[in-house]
Amino acid sequence: MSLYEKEIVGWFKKNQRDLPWRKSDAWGVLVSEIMLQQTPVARVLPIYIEWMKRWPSPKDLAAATTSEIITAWGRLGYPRRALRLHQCAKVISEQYNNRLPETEQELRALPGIGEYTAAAIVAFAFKERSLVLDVNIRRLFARALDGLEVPKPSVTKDERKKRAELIPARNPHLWAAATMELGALVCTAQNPKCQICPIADSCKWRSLDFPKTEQKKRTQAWHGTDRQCRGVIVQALRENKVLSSKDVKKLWHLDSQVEKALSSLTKDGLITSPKKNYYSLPK
DNA sequence: AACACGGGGAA
DNA sequence: TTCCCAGTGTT
Repeated sequence: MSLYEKEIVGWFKKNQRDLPWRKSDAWGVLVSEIMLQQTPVARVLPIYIEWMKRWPSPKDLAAATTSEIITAWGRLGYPRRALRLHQCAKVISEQYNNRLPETEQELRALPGIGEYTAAAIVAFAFKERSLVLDVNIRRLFARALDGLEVPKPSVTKDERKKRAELIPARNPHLWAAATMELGALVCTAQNPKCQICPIADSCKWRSLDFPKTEQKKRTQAWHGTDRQCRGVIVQALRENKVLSSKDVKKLWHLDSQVEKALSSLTKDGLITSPKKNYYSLPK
């Protein structure tokens, strides 16, 4: 019996959220994972529902235009993820007969699928053993096992080894889902709910009286950033089929930053210039 | 290892 | 205002 398995999986079976991607097919799991990269569940939910209704399989999404996809993505943020999901759909429909590959190695080779997402798909879509380490799981074990408020900035070799040892032989996918859910709902970044935590009694961080970790983070500013500028332009193009260079510059106070954003958005494939000094979402 | 990449809601 | 969020790809 894996350490904590009974407590955490037991807790999960009683307290898990009813989320649509938990009863979808493998493609639905992949779509949800891409959307959930850096975007909270509450904001993904409505977009995900509509997305899967409109494009139920990789083949369906592959047939959509880039413009349709960026528009449907709405304000989930990081719209390059939408492009990668589109590319993913094309590869899966053309090279994998519209079915997801089932190995981490093949999944990792798909656009937008990194270490975390490949492991998550193996666990959640195929119910196989994999090492799922997202921010919630990493925080949960940093606290419970290491007595640290927050995990290291990036995953270490030692962390992979130690966390892999915890995965139970039986129902490893439940372990992944349960630890993630516990981290997301109970062992939260701020104000963890230790009163209802199934492993509070053995939590090292709690036994040490919650020592703070020195965080030398410098919050990335948002107002006035290149990202905000890009976001304003893409949103305007969702609402207007075409914009002139002059129109785009009305959206932002600094022309030089608009130039830079138009250049980077074009390079990313998020926008295109159908003719000189005009911009639109790509076909 | 560091950086770029969106956006909204909660504290 | 500050912090957070089911990370990935590039340099």
